[in-house]
Amino acid sequence: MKIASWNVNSLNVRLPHLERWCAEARPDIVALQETKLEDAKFPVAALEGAGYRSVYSGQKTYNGVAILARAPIGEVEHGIAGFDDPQRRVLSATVGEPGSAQALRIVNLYVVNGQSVGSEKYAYKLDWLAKVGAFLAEEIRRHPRLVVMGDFNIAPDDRDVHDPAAWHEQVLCSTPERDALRRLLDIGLVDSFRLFNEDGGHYSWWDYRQGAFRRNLGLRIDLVLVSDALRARCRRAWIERELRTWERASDHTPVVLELEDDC
DNA sequence: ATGGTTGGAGCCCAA
Repeated sequence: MKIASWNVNSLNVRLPHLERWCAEARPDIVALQETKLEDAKFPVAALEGAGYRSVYSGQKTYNGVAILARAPIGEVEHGIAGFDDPQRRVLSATVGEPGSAQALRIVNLYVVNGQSVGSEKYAYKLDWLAKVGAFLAEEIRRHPRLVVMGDFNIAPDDRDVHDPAAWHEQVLCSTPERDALRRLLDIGLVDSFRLFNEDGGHYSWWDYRQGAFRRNLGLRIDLVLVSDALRARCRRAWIERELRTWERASDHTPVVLELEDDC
Protein backbone atom coordinates (compact mmCIF):
# COMPACT_ATOMS: atom_id res chain seq x y z
CA MET A 1 0.00 0.00 0.00
CA LYS A 2 1.61 3.22 -1.24
CA ILE A 3 0.45 6.63 -0.11
CA ALA A 4 1.77 9.82 -1.69
CA SER A 5 1.52 13.59 -1.47
CA TRP A 6 2.42 15.93 -4.32
CA ASN A 7 2.12 19.66 -4.84
CA VAL A 8 1.59 19.68 -8.62
CA ASN A 9 1.57 23.50 -9.04
CA SER A 10 -1.29 23.44 -11.59
CA LEU A 11 -2.96 20.15 -12.43
CA ASN A 12 -3.70 21.52 -15.90
CA VAL A 13 0.01 21.61 -16.64
CA ARG A 14 0.97 18.53 -14.63
CA LEU A 15 -1.78 16.05 -15.59
CA PRO A 16 0.54 14.23 -18.04
CA HIS A 17 3.20 13.99 -15.31
CA LEU A 18 0.63 12.66 -12.85
CA GLU A 19 -0.64 10.06 -15.33
CA ARG A 20 2.88 8.91 -16.14
CA TRP A 21 3.94 8.72 -12.51
CA CYS A 22 0.77 6.87 -11.44
CA ALA A 23 1.31 4.34 -14.23
CA GLU A 24 4.94 3.79 -13.19
CA ALA A 25 4.72 3.97 -9.38
CA ARG A 26 1.11 2.79 -8.97
CA PRO A 27 0.41 4.64 -5.70
CA ASP A 28 -2.84 3.56 -3.99
CA ILE A 29 -3.67 6.98 -2.56
CA VAL A 30 -2.45 10.37 -3.79
CA ALA A 31 -3.04 13.75 -2.15
CA LEU A 32 -2.59 16.68 -4.53
CA GLN A 33 -2.07 20.35 -3.69
CA GLU A 34 -2.16 23.51 -5.78
CA THR A 35 -4.42 22.00 -8.40
CA LYS A 36 -5.50 25.59 -9.29
CA LEU A 37 -8.69 24.20 -10.87
CA GLU A 38 -12.35 24.92 -10.32
CA ASP A 39 -14.26 21.73 -9.44
CA ALA A 40 -16.10 21.77 -12.77
CA LYS A 41 -12.74 21.51 -14.55
CA PHE A 42 -11.27 18.66 -12.49
CA PRO A 43 -10.06 15.86 -14.82
CA VAL A 44 -12.26 13.13 -13.34
CA ALA A 45 -12.47 11.07 -16.54
CA ALA A 46 -8.73 11.10 -17.26
CA LEU A 47 -7.95 9.94 -13.73
CA GLU A 48 -10.68 7.31 -13.87
CA GLY A 49 -8.96 6.04 -17.01
CA ALA A 50 -5.76 5.80 -14.99
CA GLY A 51 -7.60 3.71 -12.38
CA TYR A 52 -8.32 6.37 -9.76
CA ARG A 53 -11.43 7.71 -8.10
CA SER A 54 -11.12 11.36 -7.14
CA VAL A 55 -12.56 13.90 -4.74
CA TYR A 56 -11.51 17.53 -4.92
CA SER A 57 -11.95 20.99 -3.52
CA GLY A 58 -10.68 23.65 -5.87
CA GLN A 59 -10.84 27.23 -7.00
CA LYS A 60 -9.60 29.27 -9.94
CA THR A 61 -5.92 30.40 -9.99
CA TYR A 62 -4.89 29.56 -6.42
CA ASN A 63 -4.81 26.67 -3.95
CA GLY A 64 -6.97 23.59 -4.58
CA VAL A 65 -6.61 20.10 -3.07
CA ALA A 66 -7.66 16.63 -4.21
CA ILE A 67 -7.51 13.01 -3.05
CA LEU A 68 -7.14 10.17 -5.57
CA ALA A 69 -7.52 6.51 -4.66
CA ARG A 70 -7.80 3.13 -6.30
CA ALA A 71 -10.25 2.02 -3.54
CA PRO A 72 -13.65 3.58 -2.72
CA ILE A 73 -13.61 7.07 -1.17
CA GLY A 74 -16.21 8.10 1.40
CA GLU A 75 -16.98 10.47 4.28
CA VAL A 76 -15.63 13.42 2.30
CA GLU A 77 -15.24 16.59 4.33
CA HIS A 78 -14.40 19.94 2.72
CA GLY A 79 -12.37 22.41 4.77
CA ILE A 80 -12.71 22.73 8.52
CA ALA A 81 -16.16 22.84 10.16
CA GLY A 82 -16.78 26.24 11.71
CA PHE A 83 -13.89 27.91 9.81
CA ASP A 84 -15.31 29.72 6.80
CA ASP A 85 -12.10 29.99 4.75
CA PRO A 86 -12.53 30.90 1.06
CA GLN A 87 -9.09 29.38 0.34
CA ARG A 88 -9.39 25.71 -0.66
CA ARG A 89 -6.62 24.12 1.41
CA VAL A 90 -8.13 21.20 3.35
CA LEU A 91 -9.83 18.02 2.14
CA SER A 92 -10.49 14.89 4.19
CA ALA A 93 -11.88 11.51 3.22
CA THR A 94 -11.95 7.85 4.22
CA VAL A 95 -10.37 5.43 1.73
CA GLY A 96 -11.30 1.74 1.68
CA GLU A 97 -14.33 -0.49 1.47
CA PRO A 98 -17.16 1.08 3.51
CA GLY A 99 -17.16 -0.25 7.06
CA SER A 100 -13.80 -1.98 6.59
CA ALA A 101 -11.44 -2.07 9.56
CA GLN A 102 -8.61 -1.51 7.05
CA ALA A 103 -9.96 1.86 5.89
CA LEU A 104 -7.66 4.84 6.26
CA ARG A 105 -8.66 8.38 7.13
CA ILE A 106 -6.82 10.85 4.91
CA VAL A 107 -6.42 14.56 5.61
CA ASN A 108 -4.85 16.52 2.75
CA LEU A 109 -3.38 19.92 3.68
CA TYR A 110 -2.05 22.76 1.58
CA VAL A 111 -0.57 24.83 4.39
CA VAL A 112 -0.44 28.61 3.93
CA ASN A 113 2.95 29.74 2.57
CA GLY A 114 3.19 32.81 4.80
CA GLN A 115 5.27 34.97 2.41
CA SER A 116 7.64 36.44 5.03
CA VAL A 117 7.97 36.49 8.81
CA GLY A 118 5.88 39.31 10.25
CA SER A 119 3.64 39.72 7.19
CA GLU A 120 -0.16 39.53 7.27
CA LYS A 121 0.05 36.22 5.43
CA TYR A 122 2.44 34.90 8.08
CA ALA A 123 -0.06 35.81 10.83
CA TYR A 124 -2.78 34.07 8.79
CA LYS A 125 -0.52 31.01 8.51
CA LEU A 126 -0.05 30.70 12.28
CA ASP A 127 -3.75 31.25 12.92
CA TRP A 128 -4.63 28.72 10.21
CA LEU A 129 -2.24 26.12 11.73
CA ALA A 130 -3.86 26.56 15.15
CA LYS A 131 -7.30 25.90 13.62
CA VAL A 132 -5.92 22.83 11.80
CA GLY A 133 -4.54 21.58 15.13
CA ALA A 134 -7.96 21.66 16.76
CA PHE A 135 -9.45 19.99 13.70
CA LEU A 136 -6.85 17.18 13.71
CA ALA A 137 -7.31 16.50 17.42
CA GLU A 138 -10.94 15.70 16.65
CA GLU A 139 -10.10 13.72 13.49
CA ILE A 140 -7.65 11.42 15.26
CA ARG A 141 -10.18 10.80 18.03
CA ARG A 142 -12.84 9.76 15.49
CA HIS A 143 -10.41 8.04 13.08
CA PRO A 144 -7.41 6.43 14.81
CA ARG A 145 -6.01 5.19 11.47
CA LEU A 146 -5.12 8.71 10.33
CA VAL A 147 -2.75 9.97 7.63
CA VAL A 148 -2.18 13.74 7.45
CA MET A 149 -0.19 14.69 4.39
CA GLY A 150 0.46 17.62 2.13
CA ASP A 151 2.57 20.65 1.44
CA PHE A 152 3.26 21.89 4.98
CA ASN A 153 5.33 24.89 3.89
CA ILE A 154 7.44 24.25 7.00
CA ALA A 155 10.86 22.55 7.11
CA PRO A 156 10.65 20.56 10.38
CA ASP A 157 14.29 21.10 11.38
CA ASP A 158 17.65 22.22 10.02
CA ARG A 159 18.38 18.82 8.47
CA ASP A 160 15.55 19.67 6.07
CA VAL A 161 17.22 22.89 4.89
CA HIS A 162 20.11 23.16 2.39
CA ASP A 163 21.51 26.29 4.06
CA PRO A 164 20.27 26.61 7.66
CA ALA A 165 22.22 29.82 8.25
CA ALA A 166 20.66 31.57 5.25
CA TRP A 167 17.20 30.33 6.22
CA HIS A 168 17.55 31.01 9.95
CA GLU A 169 14.22 32.39 11.25
CA GLN A 170 13.05 32.95 7.67
CA VAL A 171 9.57 31.94 6.56
CA LEU A 172 9.18 28.13 6.20
CA CYS A 173 11.87 27.68 8.89
CA SER A 174 10.98 30.10 11.71
CA THR A 175 10.56 28.93 15.30
CA PRO A 176 6.83 29.85 15.54
CA GLU A 177 6.13 27.77 12.40
CA ARG A 178 8.18 24.82 13.67
CA ASP A 179 6.44 25.07 17.05
CA ALA A 180 3.07 25.03 15.27
CA LEU A 181 4.11 21.87 13.40
CA ARG A 182 5.33 20.35 16.67
CA ARG A 183 1.89 20.95 18.19
CA LEU A 184 0.30 19.06 15.27
CA LEU A 185 2.68 16.13 15.84
CA ASP A 186 1.96 16.19 19.60
CA ILE A 187 -1.63 15.21 18.84
CA GLY A 188 -0.21 11.74 18.10
CA LEU A 189 1.38 11.92 14.65
CA VAL A 190 4.86 11.14 13.37
CA ASP A 191 6.77 12.35 10.28
CA SER A 192 7.00 9.01 8.42
CA PHE A 193 10.11 10.02 6.44
CA ARG A 194 12.06 10.33 9.69
CA LEU A 195 11.21 6.75 10.69
CA PHE A 196 13.57 5.62 7.94
CA ASN A 197 15.95 8.50 7.23
CA GLU A 198 17.87 10.32 9.94
CA ASP A 199 20.23 12.35 7.78
CA GLY A 200 19.86 15.72 6.11
CA GLY A 201 20.06 16.68 2.46
CA HIS A 202 16.72 15.15 1.40
CA TYR A 203 14.42 17.75 -0.11
CA SER A 204 10.96 17.80 -1.70
CA TRP A 205 10.95 21.36 -3.07
CA TRP A 206 13.49 23.41 -5.03
CA ASP A 207 12.91 26.97 -6.19
CA TYR A 208 12.55 27.38 -9.96
CA ARG A 209 15.11 30.19 -9.88
CA GLN A 210 18.90 30.22 -9.83
CA GLY A 211 19.23 26.58 -10.92
CA ALA A 212 18.27 25.55 -7.38
CA PHE A 213 17.51 21.94 -8.25
CA ARG A 214 20.74 21.42 -10.17
CA ARG A 215 22.63 22.74 -7.12
CA ASN A 216 20.35 20.79 -4.72
CA LEU A 217 19.34 23.99 -2.90
CA GLY A 218 16.07 22.66 -1.52
CA LEU A 219 13.83 22.22 1.48
CA ARG A 220 11.87 19.24 2.77
CA ILE A 221 8.45 20.80 3.30
CA ASP A 222 6.14 18.05 1.95
CA LEU A 223 5.29 15.52 4.64
CA VAL A 224 3.30 12.35 5.27
CA LEU A 225 2.36 12.17 8.95
CA VAL A 226 0.84 9.00 10.39
CA SER A 227 -0.99 8.34 13.64
CA ASP A 228 0.45 6.07 16.32
CA ALA A 229 -1.98 3.33 15.22
CA LEU A 230 -0.23 3.18 11.82
CA ARG A 231 3.34 3.79 12.93
CA ALA A 232 4.29 0.12 13.30
CA ARG A 233 2.80 -0.56 9.84
CA CYS A 234 5.19 1.81 8.03
CA ARG A 235 7.61 -0.09 5.82
CA ARG A 236 9.45 2.54 3.79
CA ALA A 237 9.32 6.29 3.06
CA TRP A 238 11.05 8.25 0.31
CA ILE A 239 11.03 11.28 -1.97
CA GLU A 240 10.54 10.87 -5.73
CA ARG A 241 13.40 13.21 -6.58
CA GLU A 242 13.63 12.07 -10.18
CA LEU A 243 10.36 13.77 -11.20
CA ARG A 244 12.02 17.15 -10.67
CA THR A 245 14.23 16.33 -13.70
CA TRP A 246 11.23 15.83 -15.99
CA GLU A 247 10.42 18.40 -18.67
CA ARG A 248 8.21 21.19 -17.26
CA ALA A 249 8.40 19.76 -13.74
CA SER A 250 6.54 21.02 -10.69
CA ASP A 251 8.80 22.74 -8.18
CA HIS A 252 7.77 19.97 -5.72
CA THR A 253 8.22 16.21 -6.08
CA PRO A 254 5.96 13.48 -4.66
CA VAL A 255 6.73 12.16 -1.18
CA VAL A 256 5.74 8.54 -0.59
CA LEU A 257 4.99 6.20 2.30
CA GLU A 258 4.65 2.45 1.92
CA LEU A 259 2.51 0.66 4.51
CA GLU A 260 2.28 -3.07 5.19
CA ASP A 261 0.08 -4.80 2.62
CA ASP A 262 -2.70 -5.69 5.07
CA CYS A 263 -3.09 -1.98 5.82
C1' DA B 1 23.49 42.28 -7.39
C1' DT B 2 17.48 42.47 -2.61
C1' DG B 3 18.27 39.54 -8.22
C1' DG B 4 15.97 34.96 -10.48
C1' DT B 5 11.45 31.39 -12.64
C1' DT B 6 7.01 29.39 -13.16
C1' DG B 7 1.82 29.45 -13.50
C1' DG B 8 -2.45 31.84 -14.17
C1' DA B 9 -4.83 35.74 -14.98
C1' DG B 10 -5.14 39.46 -18.17
C1' DC B 11 -0.99 43.98 -18.48
C1' DC B 12 0.62 41.81 -11.89
C1' DC B 13 0.08 38.42 -8.08
C1' DA B 14 1.53 34.19 -5.48
C1' DA B 15 4.86 31.00 -4.73
